[in-house]
Amino acid sequence: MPNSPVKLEVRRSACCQAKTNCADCKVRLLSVCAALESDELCVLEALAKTIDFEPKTNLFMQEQPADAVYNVTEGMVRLYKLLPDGRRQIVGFALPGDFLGLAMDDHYGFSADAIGTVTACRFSREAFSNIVDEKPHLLRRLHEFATHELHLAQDQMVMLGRRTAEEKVASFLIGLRDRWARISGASVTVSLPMSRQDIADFLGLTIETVSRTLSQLARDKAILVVPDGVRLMDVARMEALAQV
Amino acid sequence: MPNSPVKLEVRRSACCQAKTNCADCKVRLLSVCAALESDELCVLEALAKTIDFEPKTNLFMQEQPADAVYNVTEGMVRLYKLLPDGRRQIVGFALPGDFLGLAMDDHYGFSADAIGTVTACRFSREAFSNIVDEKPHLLRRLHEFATHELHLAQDQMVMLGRRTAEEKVASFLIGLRDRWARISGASVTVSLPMSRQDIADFLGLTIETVSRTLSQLARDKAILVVPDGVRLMDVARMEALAQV
DNA sequence: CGTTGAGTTGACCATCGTCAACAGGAGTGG
DNA sequence: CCACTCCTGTTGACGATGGTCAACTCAACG
Repeated sequence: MPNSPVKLEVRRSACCQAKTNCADCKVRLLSVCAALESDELCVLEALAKTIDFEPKTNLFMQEQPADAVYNVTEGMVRLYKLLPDGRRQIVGFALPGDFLGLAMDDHYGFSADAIGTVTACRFSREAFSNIVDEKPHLLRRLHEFATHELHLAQDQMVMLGRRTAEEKVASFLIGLRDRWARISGASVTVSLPMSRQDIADFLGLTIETVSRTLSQLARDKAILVVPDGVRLMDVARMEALAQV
Repeated sequence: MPNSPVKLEVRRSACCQAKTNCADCKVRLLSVCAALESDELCVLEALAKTIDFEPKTNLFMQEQPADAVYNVTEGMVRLYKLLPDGRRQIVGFALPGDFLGLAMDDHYGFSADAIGTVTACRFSREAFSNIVDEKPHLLRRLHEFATHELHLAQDQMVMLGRRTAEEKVASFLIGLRDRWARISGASVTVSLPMSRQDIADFLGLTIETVSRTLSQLARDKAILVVPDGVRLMDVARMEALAQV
């Protein structure tokens, strides 16, 4: 069941490196940085470089030496692993506040692409590692994040292994709604900046099945497909299908 | 010098809390405890209780208050999540050296059952948490473990989402062979103490498909099904199917 | 306007699930 | 020792879910 091989545009981002201002950071309290006092924040701030990534550009590739970690502040990043024959599994979507650099040792364990325009704080791995050694509470925060990721990963296993296409799609939409809620407040409209192919590769389905399932849910008046997203019409029905 | 495996197999009855002797622990260097110096080990040793679990007994249940963490020293534990309607997804098998207590906050994120007889070191969560607060390098070690778990979880997502039944089974066998190798040395015979149902629930398949796939691999002379395990006959073929 | 790429829909099909029968081993009791 | 049940695992027949292939629409863009 080979999936359409992913063609990887290796566009270099126009690395605009602005002065970072953590105090004004919109996602600070959601991110790993929440562990830090304001004086410590200055230390981190000195190490951070704010980088904008253009849509469809690559942050890093699986198997590359992991020389940097990132804290996403704006936009959405797809994280994925490729099989030798081109089949792709998206292991997660990173949203503002998410930290990239947990599931890696010397080399990145997955690839990461900006979906739309993405802004992220970049830290050299070495510098970040040093500061973590000096601040146990930052390490603790990092560990909390890793633990949370592990939770999500295990929920995703249940999703991939034991749920039907309809349940997968509903669960995906509800899950994304809840994650957006933490960032920009509750809403019945779920923004879907990623392509159908991305959704399919996240849910272990094909693009056709995702499309058909969304159409069916729309026909059943459970959702309304709108440009770049869906509006949840029958929230109870969708939550029942998603039943975590 | 570190590895003088003690051959004394002492079978204790269920819930018999014996004196723990970390210095002799067969899996110490594989486990989180490897982070500790011998004097620190004594502190941990005082907190640990060695517990034996009879086959098919439960270590803890999903949603229960997480009042203890465990370090498996012998046997195999299945970790699983249940959906309300009874569908089950096994999120992992814990082997000697594995630590249970990463993917949890106040409540366990999954259930855990002993498959055969299991021996584990039990720590009260509070006491363990306190010692972690005092020993940053133990926290680091814990974080390394979490990171490793996350890696495995992401590989499992690729497995569940993008591999065929044959690839899943081959990958499972090769993966288990490699994990056993760390513990008891390399071998072409892979011990399978878990049931077919467990394998199915780990791979997102049914018991029938697992059975059929094993039979087919045996017919192809890639494996030989033996009591409580399989012998890998065509290792190259199996590794090709498993292609990580 | 033609081209391209994303998304939708339909027809068909294969992989894997469902249902059912059967085999073999362990335990029990006569 | 056999008869019986129970349990796990295997195998076969059949079917459904979701994949494959292809045609089509539509918007963006030259």
